[in-house]
Amino acid sequence: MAQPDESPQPHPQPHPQPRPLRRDAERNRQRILEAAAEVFTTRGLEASLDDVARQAGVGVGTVYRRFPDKEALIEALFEERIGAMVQVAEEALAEPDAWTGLVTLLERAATHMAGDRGLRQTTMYATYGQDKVQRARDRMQPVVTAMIDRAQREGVLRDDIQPTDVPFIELMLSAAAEYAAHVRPGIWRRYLALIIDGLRPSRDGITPLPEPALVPEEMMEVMRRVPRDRR
Amino acid sequence: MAQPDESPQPHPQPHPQPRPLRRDAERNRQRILEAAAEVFTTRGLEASLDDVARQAGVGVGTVYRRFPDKEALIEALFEERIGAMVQVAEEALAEPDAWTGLVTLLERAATHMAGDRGLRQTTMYATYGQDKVQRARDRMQPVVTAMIDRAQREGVLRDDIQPTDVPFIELMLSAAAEYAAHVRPGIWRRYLALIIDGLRPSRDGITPLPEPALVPEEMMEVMRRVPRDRR
DNA sequence: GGGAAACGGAGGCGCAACCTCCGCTCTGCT
DNA sequence: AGCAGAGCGGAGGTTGCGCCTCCGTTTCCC
Repeated sequence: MAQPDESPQPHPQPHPQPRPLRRDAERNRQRILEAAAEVFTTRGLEASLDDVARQAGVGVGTVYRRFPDKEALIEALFEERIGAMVQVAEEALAEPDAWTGLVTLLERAATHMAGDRGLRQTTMYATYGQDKVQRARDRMQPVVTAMIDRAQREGVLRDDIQPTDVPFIELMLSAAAEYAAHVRPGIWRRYLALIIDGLRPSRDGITPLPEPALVPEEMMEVMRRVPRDRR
Repeated sequence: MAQPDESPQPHPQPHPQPRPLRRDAERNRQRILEAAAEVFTTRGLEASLDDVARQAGVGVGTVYRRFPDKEALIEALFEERIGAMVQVAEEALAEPDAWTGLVTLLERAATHMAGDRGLRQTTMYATYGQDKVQRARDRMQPVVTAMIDRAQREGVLRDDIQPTDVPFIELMLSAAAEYAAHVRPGIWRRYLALIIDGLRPSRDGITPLPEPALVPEEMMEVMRRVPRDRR
């Protein structure tokens, strides 16, 4: 019996293995990704693909030949970055000291978010790439919960903090970062320090948190809403 | 000599005293203002005047007959509310206890801002009504500065807080409020409480604020920038 | 009753984003 | 070297939206 099928495509696959691009096409694809990174990071997802094309030095047609639509390009770009956020959380959990781990998590997550308007939009609002973002959140949540539990068990974090407080803190810091981006992009560190001091466990003069945290289902509901633009 | 001029308009005035409107016109003017309040408060300044007209139950033409353009309507609406913010600050300064006064200021300002998307946009970004907003800020600033100085002199507020921190705190709380508006509009109180605990004067374990506050000139510069829409 | 004031909303204008199309260019295989 | 066809650019079609105007009709008030 001769091997019946040694051709490069034994079975029709779900992703039919795209044949390699011609060299110029591949070069342009890279340029487009770099340009999109630049544009979406600094100006947010509401930037147009015409902007991306201009930044890349190619025609719009070339962008659309490579990425069927805007969403595909955005997913290609941010998948990796969202993964990086999850990794940050996992590394923070590996930190032996609970308090240090938590602070590291908040600080490093904010570092990613503060400089990247597109990432803020993809993670905080379910506008593009819902599936992948959702999967990332599903991996994130237990890690954050574990971090908080551990810190509270060790008595270094106030008792009334909940996992859903973390995205809110990141949101607030992002808002500050975005607001001052063109004057003092690092200002969020100031407010992170303030918040961190507020996270310390109870002592004299502490204000009990007057409003319960969102439960995870509420958090889902919040994120489902679109902000004001796109889709 | 008969009095040369007893007519209702002795001199051409800067505001030439608009003659009273016909009854139906006045009624519609009120409806428009109410509708605009509703629409701009909940959906923000990017709502269209067509939306306002629909909400008011009048034609767009009627809106434009009464208010020369969108900016005029917005100014008419928010002048009073911006004034209310200044008044909040002044009342807080009148409070005998420095710490209570500061907390009251933060809490009441956030109460105004959190429920009012249009007010957030007018105060935080110089998109509409720049003059009036600027004047309000000029009145606000010394009051806030006085509040902070007093609290620090009395030793109830950490030393490294600056006047420009107040708008940033309000911005962050507003971001949280807007984000969760449709699920838990009051969630900002939770994060205000957290921040307030972080404002307490130094003690063990406090993180020195790692980044200096913006100086007032930087704050001006920040507010001059437009966010992403309108103008 | 009549003249002025006010009304409504269709539609002009301008803009901006997404995406398509087609005549030309470039690559890489033979 | 030549050629088939993959790839390219970017003008422009399409859509959608917001601001604002215009004018035939309605309402008010004297």
